[in-house]
Amino acid sequence: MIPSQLLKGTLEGCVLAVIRQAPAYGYEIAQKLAAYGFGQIAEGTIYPLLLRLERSGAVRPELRPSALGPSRKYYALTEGGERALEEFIASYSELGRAVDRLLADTKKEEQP
Amino acid sequence: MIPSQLLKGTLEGCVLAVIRQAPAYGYEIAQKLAAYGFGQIAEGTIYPLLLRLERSGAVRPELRPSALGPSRKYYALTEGGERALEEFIASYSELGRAVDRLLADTKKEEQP
DNA sequence: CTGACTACATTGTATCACAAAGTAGCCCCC
DNA sequence: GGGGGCTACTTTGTGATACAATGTAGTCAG
Repeated sequence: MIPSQLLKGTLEGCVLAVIRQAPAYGYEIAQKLAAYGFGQIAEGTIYPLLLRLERSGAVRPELRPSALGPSRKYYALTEGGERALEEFIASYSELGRAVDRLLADTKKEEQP
Repeated sequence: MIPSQLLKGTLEGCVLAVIRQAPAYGYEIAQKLAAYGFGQIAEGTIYPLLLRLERSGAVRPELRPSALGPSRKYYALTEGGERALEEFIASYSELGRAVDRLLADTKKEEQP
């Protein structure tokens, strides 16, 4: 299990990445994230996040009726969303490199 | 610059890692993190974090006078802190693998 | 017509990074 | 000897965000 604090900030970029693969709706995004190994993301997390992305102009919603169940709200990435995704990837790898350097030094001290 | 939301949760584990290398005090930890590429961590971040770790039993404080400036509060890792660090490393790499899988799939769609 | 599954929305809560302000010791330099 | 600068810790308040809980509503199987 990944603690929720570690997901903070990461989740937003990952949702953008999923949407970039193909326009998707909330319920579907949560399932895809679970399949990628993020664990079961709560609905109370995914829908407010999508509304924030919509309000910030990173995604554009489009309602489509569903054959089974209620209508789905598909989200597509905008140009602003593309930029936000690129920035997320850059920040995340910068952080990853810093953590890797730190942990490499931390392990070395074990076996002198 | 790494956005502060991405640091959430990560910072706690990284502070444990720094302390594991050698007992350290707040001001020193912030400087080491900056050297590793985390950016300048605010004092309003580092000291409350250390107090939380102290209260949770992950670190043990020890006051030592300083030759230049006020006394320093050195923190050493406890057994509980070692376990917390191991759990952080496991969670962080689990998250990293999930993000890597997702981003790998996301890029592939670009060049069919 | 009851239950199960899909699908979206809203409200409230806990956690955490950070800014800001305060306190205090030591040093250098004019 | 007093002001400026650096070290060092503490406290208070704020904003962002993951999540639990709850509610609404559509479809379909039995």
